[in-house]
Order: sequence, then structure tokens, then C-alpha cells
Amino acid sequence: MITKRSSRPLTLRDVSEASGVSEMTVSRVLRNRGDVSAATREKVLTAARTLGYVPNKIAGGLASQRVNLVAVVIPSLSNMVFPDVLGGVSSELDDTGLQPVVGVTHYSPSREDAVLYDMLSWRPSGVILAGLEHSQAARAMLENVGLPVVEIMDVDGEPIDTAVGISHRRAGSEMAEGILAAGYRRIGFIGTHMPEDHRARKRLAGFEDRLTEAGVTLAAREYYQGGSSLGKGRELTERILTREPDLDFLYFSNDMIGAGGLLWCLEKGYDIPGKLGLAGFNGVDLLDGLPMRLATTDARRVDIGRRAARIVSGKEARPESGVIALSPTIIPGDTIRKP
Amino acid sequence: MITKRSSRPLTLRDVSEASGVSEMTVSRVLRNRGDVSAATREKVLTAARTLGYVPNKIAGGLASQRVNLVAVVIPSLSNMVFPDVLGGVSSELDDTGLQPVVGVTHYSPSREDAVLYDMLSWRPSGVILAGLEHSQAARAMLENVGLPVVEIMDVDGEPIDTAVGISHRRAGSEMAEGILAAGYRRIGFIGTHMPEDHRARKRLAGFEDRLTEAGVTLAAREYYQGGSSLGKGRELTERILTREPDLDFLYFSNDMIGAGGLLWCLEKGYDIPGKLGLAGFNGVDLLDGLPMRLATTDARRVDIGRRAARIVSGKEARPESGVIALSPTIIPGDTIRKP
DNA sequence: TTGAAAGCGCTAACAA
DNA sequence: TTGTTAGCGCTTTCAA
Repeated sequence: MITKRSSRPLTLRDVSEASGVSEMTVSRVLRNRGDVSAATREKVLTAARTLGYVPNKIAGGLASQRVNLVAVVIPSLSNMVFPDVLGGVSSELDDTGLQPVVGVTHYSPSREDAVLYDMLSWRPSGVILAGLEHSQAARAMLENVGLPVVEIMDVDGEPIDTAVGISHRRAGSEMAEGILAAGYRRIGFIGTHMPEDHRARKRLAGFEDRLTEAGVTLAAREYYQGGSSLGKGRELTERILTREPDLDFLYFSNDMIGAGGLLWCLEKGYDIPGKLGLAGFNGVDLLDGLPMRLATTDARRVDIGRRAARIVSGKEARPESGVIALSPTIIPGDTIRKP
Repeated sequence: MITKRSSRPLTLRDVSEASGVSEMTVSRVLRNRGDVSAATREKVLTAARTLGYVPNKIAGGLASQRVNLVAVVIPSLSNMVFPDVLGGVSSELDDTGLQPVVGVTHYSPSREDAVLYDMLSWRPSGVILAGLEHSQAARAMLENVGLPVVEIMDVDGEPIDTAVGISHRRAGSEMAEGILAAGYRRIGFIGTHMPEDHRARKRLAGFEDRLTEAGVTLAAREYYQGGSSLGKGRELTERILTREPDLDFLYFSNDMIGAGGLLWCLEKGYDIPGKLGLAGFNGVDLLDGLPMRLATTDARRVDIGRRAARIVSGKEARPESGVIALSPTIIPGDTIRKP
């Protein structure tokens, strides 16, 4: 390949001149659109390669009014859960010519507004965003863009257009069910103090409601700030068990702190799952190699990403109801007694 | 905010008509550019908000020949290392008006070519990509784009424009140094079989070279395919120690499998670090809550992301030499004997 | 199968 | 401080 350094980027016109073919036909060849003779096609491709031409999608997008981008707006990347969702999105988008563009909100509604505004200004072909709770402004923007908008992760609420996710209320409720069935009664909860993490909040609500139905009250709670880590899990577990030594179950709001708690309890010689049961949430890979398998709920992250991408790309029709509710699957692991 | 459903997206002209101000002045207000009277500004902003106008960056980019996007091309997201790099990039880009756009190559050179081509066709303001090894085609593209191009993670090689990273040869060599100083001699290595992971390869080369200098030969190796997990680490550790029971050290190519190996060894009752030493690579958070702190090397992921972003954004000048070599820092942990 | 003309929505450059 | 004009590099539409 021969290339020349030049301040001006190459344009279709350059390829047109180098190949002796009109710009229009060059454009057709480069996009595989319309009928072009093999000879012409060859001339054009050779010229383009020789020059090292890279098309300008900015100009193309403006002219065609179509942009092969999908905006994906998520709260966090450090979380171990959203990369999985992204993986699902990207694998399903792979053969569609669409490309995900990721924006991160750090669980801040105002950042979400800003990120959305920014992404919409690129006129993407669709929007995938986490959660059902958005500012007035964000809802207004999204209701009027005239694009597929898929809200993911959660189905407990009213979608703007379409929702793909699990019911976190149900996830919490079913875990409570399993814990009660196994005979645990003195139950403690450990989770982040994050008013903006609506899914964690709904999970706990579903969990407590189910306990209440059974006449059981949450015996203790421990909240923390900031990111989740094994260390945090240890620390909080120690704290809650020191405060309430007679707890017989700990429900963690995610697997990372759950795993930390599990490691701590094992070191301290707790009888698990006999005297103390444990459960997390998410179903992350990390749990695979721990000394004991933590009970958890598979949040269907990859599936959610895939289905959302299928809808945005038009592979799958938006359901009449606007909601695709996947089932949160309980993975019993070894940290809950068999009933 | 009043919005109306319309098939045609709003344009500057709509805001211009609604506010009775010329398109040009509307544009100035919306970009905070040039002198505009407070009264006019107010009229424009009110009109824009009332209509729910979202600017079209496609058109803006074409007209101004500038696009506030930075292409970030990395091998993987599921890796636990690249999200950290991204965090560094994005935090440093936050106040520059530049936005990262992420492309993932899955360690495939041909995917890298495709992703780069695609991203360059958006005419970004700069490119950050992992590694120094690229196809001819990729190098040609990047040498001629006339943008800042920062290759990250690695400095052992010739950058196209600028490199920010650590020397993986040195990281391997220094770890070998530490292991030898602690008196270990029967050393085994566990790593991925990934010809395209050049950094892992260089680390091992540096490691072995240092051993050779000391007259020590690697006593065993175990390779695996696919992703890293605690489970993989356990499995491989068991395999290598079964095959070569008299090893006194295991060097893992990353912390995830290292942590798996550590957990396995602790369960089996190995005397660590007395009879058997262990070390990983990366310095990930995960290590914090394990029963014992795995020795590792901090790969400076966040710093690398930050510095790369500073260069691309012009906050920091490209160094004369084109290379910014950060120091890989050894974190001794508890799994290497004190010399 | 190929080409010519017009214009996508915005901003640079200049004029008033 | 505000407005006018002329494109940015492509693709759509229509004609040949």
C-alpha cells in the first residue's frame, strides 16, 4: 500500500480522479450498493487501496440521514455486571453493521441527562439504557426521538418504549422464599447505600415483603458507601455479625461483597450452611473458584444485552406490551441448607 | 418543557424561527462561542429548551471539520484490566469536551484493522490503542492520519507516534529478581496460550532471561486457552504441582489465575510462602480480600489511561522520545518469603 | 450501468 | 453584536 503524508484527508473525489470513475460510482462501489460492473469495481477498489482512502462517515451520515451507531448508556463499567451486558449487546450487533457507543453515568441522573443529550446529538439508530428511572428531561428527549429506545435490566415500572430485564422485586422475593423454605429466620441484609441504585432497592423491597408475609422481620441491616470489593464484604460481615451474633442468614446485595463475606466466615470457622446461610446477587463468574459456591441469583445479564440489541437492530419485533421479562434464576450453590 | 412529536427532527432553523434570531447567532449561543448579548442568549436558550432541540453533531462535525471523539481500541472488556485503563482515560477526558469511543478487538489483528478503519472514518481527534504490534495496514493508516496516536500498555518496541506504558520485559525481570533473592529455585510458570498477547509474552521473556542470568531454568510450564478465572487457576495449579511436585514457586501471568492458584494451595495446606511461593501480575483490586495477599506487579493501568488521555487532549506535550515509560511496581504481598 | 445536480444541517469567514 | 454566504464530503434522486 502506498500512502502519502498530506494535511488534507483524502476524499471520494481523490479516488474518483485516481480511478477515472465518477464520485457517485466510487461511492456505490465502496458501499456495495447498486449495480457496478466488475471492471469498474476493480478500478475503484484498487485506487482506494492504493491511496489509503478512509471514507468519511460524518459526511455520509449527514447525506443519508442514517448513522450506524447504537447508544448504550450504563451506570458503571467497573462493576463486573455491565461488561457482561455489553458483551451480549455487542455480540448480537456484530452482524448488523451497527456499532455500540458506550456512555457511563456513574449512577448520576444529571450525568445521564448529559450523556443522553450528547449521544442523541450523534443521531444514533437506537438507544439502549439501563433502568426505568430517568429525569423528566431525559424521558422527554427519548419519547420524541422517534428511535427504538430499550430500557434494560429492570421491568418493574413503565418503559418509555420497550423494556428488557428481570423483575428485581421478584428476584428478591424468590430468594426470600428459598431462604425461608430452608428454615432460616434471623436474617440480615448487607448492601450499598445508593439511593440511585433502583434495582438494588426493588430487590430489597421484594425480599422484605416476602419475609413479612411469612411473619419474619429483617433482623439487621448494614449499609456501605462506595464500590464493592471482597474487602468491603469482609468488613461488613464482621460488623453485622459482631452486632447481631445470632443471625442465621446474610443476604448480600451483590456477589462481590457476598464472596468477601463468605471468605471471612469460612476463615472464622462458621458452620456454613448449617448455622449460617449466605446469598449474593448477579451470578458472576468469580464465584466459580471460591472454596464454596455462594448461592446467588443469575441476573441474566448477557441475555438482556442480546435481546435489547435484537430489538434495536430490528431482528426481533418489539413486543406488544413493550416488556420482555426474563426470569431471574436462583443458583442454590452450597451456602443455603437443603430444605 | 413542551415537546411535539414530529417525524422531522428539529434543526437550528426551527430554533431560529421560534426565537427570531438568525441561525448563526443561535449556533453561537448553543456553543458559547463569540459575543452574544444576554437578551439574545436568553431568547435563544428559551426557544431551544421549549422546542426540545438537540443539536446535530454530524452536521456540526462536517462543517467544522472537528469531532470531539477519541477512539480507544482495546483487546477486551471482560478482562478486569481494560476497564481500569478506560477509567483513567475517561476521568482525564472529562474536562476537555472530548469523549472516548471504545472499540474491542478480542485480540484479533484483523478485528483491530476493522475497528480502526471504522473509528477513523468518524474522523476522531485522537486515537488511543493497546499495544505496539499492529498489522502493516493498521500502521499505514495510523501513520498518515495526522492525529495524535497513543499506543498504551507497552513500551518495548517502536511506537507509531507516542507510547505510554510499562516495560513488560522489565516487569518480568524484576519479578524474577525478587523471587531469586528470596531463595526460590524450582520455578514454574502458568499462563495463557495467546500468541497475540504480546505483553504476556514479553513478560515471560524478561522473566526467563533474568533466571538464565542466575543460572536457573524454568522448571515447568502450564498453558491454557480461553479466559482467565479462579477455576482455571485452581485447575492449572493442581496440574502443574501434580506433574512437578517439587516446584517451590509459581509465577502466574495474571492475578485472576494467580488468585485461583492461591486459594487451591491454601486449601491443600501448602506452606506459603515457606515451601511454595506465588506471584501474579496486574495488581487488581480483587486481591484485597483474599485470605492471603498475592504478590503481584502493579501494571499502572489507571496512570497509563490518564497519561494517554492527557497527550491526546493536548494537556501534556508529546515527549521528544515519543515514549513515556512508567515503572511497574512490585507489590510483595505475603506469598513470597522475605529474603 | 453510469453520471449530474442538489442538498443533508451546521459553522467558517466575512460583512454590516 | 448580528447577519449573510458558501461550503464541509458525502448520498439521494433523477436522467441518460
